[in-house]
Amino acid sequence: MLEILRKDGKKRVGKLKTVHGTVNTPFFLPIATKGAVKNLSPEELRDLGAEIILGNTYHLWLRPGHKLVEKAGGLQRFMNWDGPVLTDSGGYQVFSLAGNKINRGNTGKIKLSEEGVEFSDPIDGKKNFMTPERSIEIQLALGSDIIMVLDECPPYPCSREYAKKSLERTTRWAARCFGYFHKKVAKDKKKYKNGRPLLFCIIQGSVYKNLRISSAKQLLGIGFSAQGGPASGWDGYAIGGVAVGEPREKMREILEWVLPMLPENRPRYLMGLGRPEELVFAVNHGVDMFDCVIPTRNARHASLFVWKDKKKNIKNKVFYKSINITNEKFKKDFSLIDKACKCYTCQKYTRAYLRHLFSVREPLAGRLATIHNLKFYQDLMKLLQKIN
RNA sequence: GCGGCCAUCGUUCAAUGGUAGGACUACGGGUUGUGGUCCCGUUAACUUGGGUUCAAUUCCCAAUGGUCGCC
Repeated sequence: MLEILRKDGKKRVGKLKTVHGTVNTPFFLPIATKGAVKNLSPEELRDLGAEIILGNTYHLWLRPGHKLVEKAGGLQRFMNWDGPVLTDSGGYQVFSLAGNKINRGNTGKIKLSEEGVEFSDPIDGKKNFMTPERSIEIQLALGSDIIMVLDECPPYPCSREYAKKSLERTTRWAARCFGYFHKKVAKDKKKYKNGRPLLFCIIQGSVYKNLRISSAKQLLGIGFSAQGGPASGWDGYAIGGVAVGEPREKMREILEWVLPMLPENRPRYLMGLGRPEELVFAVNHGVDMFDCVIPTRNARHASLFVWKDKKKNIKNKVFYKSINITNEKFKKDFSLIDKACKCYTCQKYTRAYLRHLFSVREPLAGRLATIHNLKFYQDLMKLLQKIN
């Protein structure tokens, strides 16, 4: 349940309660695929203002294994993160390991069937079979606070026929996840006596209006028709299958089609997004949660977000720019990265020094850049949590 | 001193009697539910002087520089 504190048009500001703590919405999840945000310690993440992070079911299942993480006391204790964790179901890997253009050069093979999906481990080539039930089982073992259903994220472009077939299977998988999740949670009353994890479904349907609407309708039907248990619908609704290469205008349309259909008091999660201006747009249309590799990956590749002015006025059409710190023009630039930023990097290090670190490939480069970019995103979310 | 081998982007290594290619560097761009320090693009070279040939970076001679061996 999302506690909505204030509203401004479609925009909502509130709090989301999870087993490992309450999170202010709207929020951004830094990505810790394999149990670590690349380059950062959990303490540093906390200092940047992060309240919740994302881990990945598929990766943690393969290494070190969900049983081991469970034995360690859950992912939070294993990695020394004392806040909530959302786990992605492994559904995205159906897409990202299939050799599409977003993930170039990947030679991984997958086999999709009604039962589930077969992946080959990109490291040792071993075959692994993921099903909706297994995904839930793994996420429960990991100690996840927010569990995602296994879905298929179809590529773009995608025919209407395939998108329909795919979304319908995603719906059937969601129903299986729902049933299995509530059965397991009901069974282990002791473990969940202080609250259970949240379970989110994922709306698909590619760029087709009637398919998106039908996906949402089908999923809205599942929660309430399930038998027994404490079920009362989904704990949250995710919009998946966006930012996979479709025209930018489409993402906006999809939000406009789907968001009005969703219950007010449940969080909405736009998966995999996005650029700063996309987050602003989506929050203003009623989205509460985001995750994206952009701030962390771009940081490792020397691309930094810089506020346009000290006031950080996100109402401005262009409120930031992104700079490539390896550009020659920064060679003798002894100014700080971003005067408007209060992060550790921006307090202490010059552009010229950071450029140097990147050009000689010192690991500190990626660290300092990651600290800054994540701080930029967290500051952006803080601004979005304000209502004037 | 004598003999052999070599000389090509900034570096390193190819190929070729007719438009000289890669890797690294440099420069610029990209990255949207993360395997990856990743991906894409641009700039950039035939040591010099003769000779053979329609045409030489390529074949021949010499110079210069380098390298290996011998004295």
